[in-house]
Amino acid sequence: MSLWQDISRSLERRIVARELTPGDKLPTEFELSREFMVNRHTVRRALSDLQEKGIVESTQGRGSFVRRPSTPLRLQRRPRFSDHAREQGRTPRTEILRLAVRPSEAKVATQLGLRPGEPVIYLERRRFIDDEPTGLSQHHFSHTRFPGFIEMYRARGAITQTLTDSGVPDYTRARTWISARLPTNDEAELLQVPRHVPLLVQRYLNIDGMGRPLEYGISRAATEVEVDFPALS
Amino acid sequence: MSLWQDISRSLERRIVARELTPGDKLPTEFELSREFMVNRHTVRRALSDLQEKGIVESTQGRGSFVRRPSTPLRLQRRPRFSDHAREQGRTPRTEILRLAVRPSEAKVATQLGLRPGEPVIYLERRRFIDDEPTGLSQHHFSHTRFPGFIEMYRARGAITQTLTDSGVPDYTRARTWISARLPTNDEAELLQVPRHVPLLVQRYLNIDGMGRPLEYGISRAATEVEVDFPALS
DNA sequence: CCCTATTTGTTCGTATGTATC
DNA sequence: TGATACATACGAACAAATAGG
Repeated sequence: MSLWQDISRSLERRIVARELTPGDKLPTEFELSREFMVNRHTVRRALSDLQEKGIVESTQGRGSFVRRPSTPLRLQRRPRFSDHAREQGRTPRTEILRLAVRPSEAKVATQLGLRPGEPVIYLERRRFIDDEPTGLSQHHFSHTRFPGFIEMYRARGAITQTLTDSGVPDYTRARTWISARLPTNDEAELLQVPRHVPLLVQRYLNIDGMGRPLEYGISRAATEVEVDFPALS
Repeated sequence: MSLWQDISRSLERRIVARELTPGDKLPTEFELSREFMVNRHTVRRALSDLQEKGIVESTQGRGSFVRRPSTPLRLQRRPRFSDHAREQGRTPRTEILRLAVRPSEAKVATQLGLRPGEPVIYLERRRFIDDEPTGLSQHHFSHTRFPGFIEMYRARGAITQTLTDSGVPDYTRARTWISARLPTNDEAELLQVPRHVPLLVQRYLNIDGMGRPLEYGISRAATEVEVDFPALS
C-alpha cells in the first residue's frame, strides 16, 4: 500500500463518516501534506485519485471540495420518454440546448440517406425527471423534408407532436447501437454525475411508416451501478 | 494548453493514424521525454491521461502499450456468438469458469418461473476471439427440466447444441436489460481491461418455441453492442 | 477596479523502490 | 543475476485562477 493510497483511503473514510459532508472544503494541499507528513505531490496524487472516483472536486485557486452525492438514475426504456415518466407519477421536463440547421456530418448523412453536407435539423436536449437531469440527446432530421421543424418544435415542445403535424403519424426504432463510456467534463456537469459513473450511449435510427429513415439520434444517460453479481473468484 | 496535454494529444493522433497499432509498445517514458524534450514526469502525466481514456495501458517493468480496440458485438434475436465471429474470419473460443447445480436465487427463479431455491444449472464462461478475452457470461437453466445438462454441455461444449439435443430445437431472446458499470477487479483481470473502462452488462431472458422461459443470463463485455431490434422493452 | 495573498496546476530535478525480462 | 522500465516519493519554483480587502 503506497502512501498516496493510504491518504486517499483516509480522506475517503473521513467523508463516508460524515466528518466532511458534501460541499465541505477539504484542507489545503499544504495543510494535508503537513498533517500526513508527506510531500505535497503525494497529497496531490491522493486527491487526483479521489477526483477520478468522483468523490472530490478541485478548482484552481479555490480548493478541493466534497462532491454532492449522485442519485442513481434510471435507464430510459422506451422511446416515449414523457409518457413513461408520467406513468410512474413523475414529472418530466425537456430543455433545449441547441436547435439549428446545419450541414450534415458524413455519418448522419449516411444514416438518413442524404448527401453529405445536405442540411439537417440539429436538436440537442437535456431531459429531467422531477427536476433531476437524467439524459442528454442529439437529434437529426432532414431539413429538406421538414423545413418548418424549428418553428413547429419551438411551438409544440415535443418531437412526436412536431412530426405528427408534419405528416408523420407514426415512427419506430429500426436499429440501436449501444455502447458505454465515461462522461466528458461537460456531460458530467450537465447530468450532475461524478466522472466515474459510466454513460450508456444509444445511437439509433428511427424510420417512418414507409420504412424511410426519419431520425438519427444519439442519447446519453447515466446508469445505475449494479452490485448484485455473485463474485467471480 | 499545457505540455502534457500537447503530448497526450500527439500520442493519441499517432495512434488513430495507425502509426502505433493496438498491442504496440510505446517508446519508454525516458525516450518520450527526450523526444518531446520534457521531464519524464511530464510524459507520465500525459500517459496517465491516456490511461484514463482507456487508450493505452502501462505495466510496471514492461512498458506502455496501445490497447486493443473494442469490436462491436451484435445482439440478435437468435444470438449465435460463434457463428458471428466465424463470419468475420475470426476464431472464437469459450472457457468454462464454473458449471454446477445450485439453488436458484430469487431473481433467477422469478425470471425462469421456478420456485425460489429450486435447483438451476449455473454456467459461467469466458469467451475469446482470436485468443483475446471479449466477454464473461453467466447462464441459468432449470435443472429439473435439463437434468443431464452438465454432462451434455461438457461433451458438446456449446449451449445451443446441448439444448437441441435436449429437445429444444430453437429459442429466441425475449427481453434484454442493458446497463453499464465499471468492472470489479476480477472482471478487469479476466477481461484484460483497465478498471476505468466501463462494462456493458446485458441481462436477458431466452424463451423456447412455446414461449416458455428457458434461460436467464447475464453477460458482460467491454465492447460495443449493436442491437437490431427495439432495444429496451 | 486593482492589488495581494491564497490555493491549485504545471514543470523541472533527483532518488529510490519494484516488477519484468 | 543484472539491466530495463514503470511506480512512488521528496524538493523547488513558477504559473494561473480565485477570493477578499
